[in-house]
Amino acid sequence: MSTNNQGEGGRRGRPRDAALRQRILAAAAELATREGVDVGFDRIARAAGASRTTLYRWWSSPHELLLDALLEAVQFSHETEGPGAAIETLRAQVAMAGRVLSDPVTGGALRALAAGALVDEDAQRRFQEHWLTPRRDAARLLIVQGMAEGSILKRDPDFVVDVLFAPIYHRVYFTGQPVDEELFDELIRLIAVPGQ
Amino acid sequence: MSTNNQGEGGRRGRPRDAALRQRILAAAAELATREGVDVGFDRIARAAGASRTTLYRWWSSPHELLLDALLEAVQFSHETEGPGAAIETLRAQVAMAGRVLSDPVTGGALRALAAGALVDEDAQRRFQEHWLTPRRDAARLLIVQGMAEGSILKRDPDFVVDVLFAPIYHRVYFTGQPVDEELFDELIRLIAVPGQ
Amino acid sequence: MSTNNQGEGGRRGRPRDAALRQRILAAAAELATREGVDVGFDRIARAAGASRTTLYRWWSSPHELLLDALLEAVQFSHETEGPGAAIETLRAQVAMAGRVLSDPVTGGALRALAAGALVDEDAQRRFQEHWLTPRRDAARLLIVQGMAEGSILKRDPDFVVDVLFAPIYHRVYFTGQPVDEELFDELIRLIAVPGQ
Amino acid sequence: MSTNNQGEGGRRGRPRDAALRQRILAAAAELATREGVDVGFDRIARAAGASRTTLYRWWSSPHELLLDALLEAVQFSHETEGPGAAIETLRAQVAMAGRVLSDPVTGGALRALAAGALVDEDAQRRFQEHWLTPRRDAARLLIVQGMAEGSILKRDPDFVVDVLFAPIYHRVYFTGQPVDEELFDELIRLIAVPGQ
DNA sequence: TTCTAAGCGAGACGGTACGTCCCGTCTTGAC
DNA sequence: GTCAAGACGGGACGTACCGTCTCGCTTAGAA
Repeated sequence: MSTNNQGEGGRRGRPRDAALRQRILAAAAELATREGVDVGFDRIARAAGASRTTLYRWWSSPHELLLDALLEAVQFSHETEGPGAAIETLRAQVAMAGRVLSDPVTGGALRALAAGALVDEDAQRRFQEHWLTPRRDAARLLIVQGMAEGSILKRDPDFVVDVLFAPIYHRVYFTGQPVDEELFDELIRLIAVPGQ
Repeated sequence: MSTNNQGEGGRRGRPRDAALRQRILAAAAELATREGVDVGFDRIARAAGASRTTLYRWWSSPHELLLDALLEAVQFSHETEGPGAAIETLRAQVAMAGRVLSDPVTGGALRALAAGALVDEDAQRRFQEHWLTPRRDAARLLIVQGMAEGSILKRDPDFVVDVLFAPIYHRVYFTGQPVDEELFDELIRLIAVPGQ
Repeated sequence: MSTNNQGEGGRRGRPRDAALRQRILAAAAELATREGVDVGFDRIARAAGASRTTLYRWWSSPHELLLDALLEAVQFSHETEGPGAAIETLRAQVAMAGRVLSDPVTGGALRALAAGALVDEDAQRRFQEHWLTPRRDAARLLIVQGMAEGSILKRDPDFVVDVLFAPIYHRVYFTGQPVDEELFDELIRLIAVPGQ
Repeated sequence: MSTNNQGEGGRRGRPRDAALRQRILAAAAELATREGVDVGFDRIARAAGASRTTLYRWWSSPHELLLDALLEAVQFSHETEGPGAAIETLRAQVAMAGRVLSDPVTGGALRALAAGALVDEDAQRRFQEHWLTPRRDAARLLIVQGMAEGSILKRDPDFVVDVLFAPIYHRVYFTGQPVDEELFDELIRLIAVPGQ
């Protein structure tokens, strides 16, 4: 991960080129979407007009780079307090997941990240830590809240998270079935307490 | 896919070496599990004591080879008639999926196949056609039957298939959570008509 | 060194491309002369229209390659019997050394080989073994013979070899002074028994 | 070459760090001897505890730096007047050359300088101008003097210089033969008028 | 038997990407 | 003005696979 140690005060050497960093992240996401999932430093560097050496200086693998790119692109809001009831905010999260996975820009990067996670153990750990876990945690909070409110079936919260999100990943990554509002509705309906 | 054109009768030249084919399939599955997902013809050939040329003659990519290896390893039974009710047979199918995904031998190959599907479009098509679709079809049949019997909630059958199987793939491929009998029970319970 | 194991009988795989080998050797010598001493596999491969991989298959360093190229270019004759007296044949050898060192084709390769020998210990050993020693041995033979005949001063033969050849290398490699017939005459005159 | 523009008086900015310069020169010579001939600014800087920028400020190549280092290390005495006859002083010069070339400290640097001269034209010019020519001039003076005295054979003085020094370089750089008092004696004996 | 088609191993070849190392230039802050 | 720190582009390195190709040997049914 690109450790951004420019924090406090006057660093000594030549300062890092921020614009270049942006160009690299953008090029990586763009390539993952357009050219396909198998992105290497070589092509990213060429596309960004940067030197391969520079990429190696800041990231130890294309997977790390793509993760950075994705995280900056989505600007995940950790707010879990929606205006309405817990189950409504939860539906919004589910829908957001579907949209990010389907989006031409973020979707390509995410698919590459998932493929990397399947291939490499470190990549899987990174993918979990920086992408999956934060989102699962946010969802779990709402689920527990919904259970307390009586609007969500009382099950293992982690299991409920799986039921809500796994089908979305599955459709986008493997079956190619539609990911639309109807799906989100059905998912929520499945874990909601009936007759509410 | 290994076009097995030995069908009818006396072909002219030297007959294909069946034992060799088995060694290759076994080596491929074994490598995918032990060495990791990124298997190439080179290493498979070396591990099987075969020549790279021979692999290229019969398969056009490691993905195809692995698919062959997997399909022969699992011997999928297309029987949908179980001894009991539809929902019981369905649970057996869900459990079987979980076991195949977790099994050290078949699990490795499957993970490699999934990774390939994420990377390459052709691979995704193959993976669907030969692995996912047959299993989804079998499950859908039982689901429709269960709905008619009144034991399964009336929803879009394809949606129910996703709910039952996607969490399993998700746990094995991404989150690493346990895939056990309890999970299978919860999955079935979620789509079963309550108070049955 | 390119081990040419095509000797006896029917080898199994695809046979080595002899023409390609020649193109590579020629390109290497040509580059060493024209572009300068610092030749790498990269540029040789490009110049020869070959793949870098192929060069690595046959030689483990540009130094080895250049040595091969040189040895095939000069076709050193190990004959020490000249038509005339020993000292005459010796003079011919001295002159030949001067010509090979000054020649635009062989000279470039030799300069590169010498530079390599100065930098790397293995290269120095190779350079001695395949270039210097054979030529020194041939000269020493004549020198001993000349001493017996009474035409050459009685000194340590190795010392005489140095005196005859070192000035030539020195002029070509370091001082840039002329290497001509006059020099050869003076060298021979210096080690000849006077009044002969 | 390190342009030493500290000559007269009050320069404006921070004065050059003389101790640092010494550390750099020492580190360069030491590295050339210990690590091998292929020395770059990078390693020299690290070894001297200096910044690469500083090296680039004062020298335009490692070759120049090494030349500086060598010239300061040997403190060549341009005195040609020895206590005895010309030929004795000449022998002392020959012996000195042998010692400098064999010395672990100066020898490494010299070998690197020679290698550089073989590779690069500018380096060769520098090597001649600052190393070879001054020494050759001093020797030539003595040789001419010796010829007038009748103690040295009447030949082209430059040729005699070659005969005296080239074998030494040749042995150290290429053949690895011993460079000892016996060799010096033989060299002098060869160009001396016999029966003196 | 001989002929001929196919299977198979061995290995050459061009090509692409990899991760590393060093180079030379540059931009900054501190002294 | 000197120096250290460090970013950056660039080039070559040696390695690992990839996909294609040209061979020779083997196996078997067909002529």
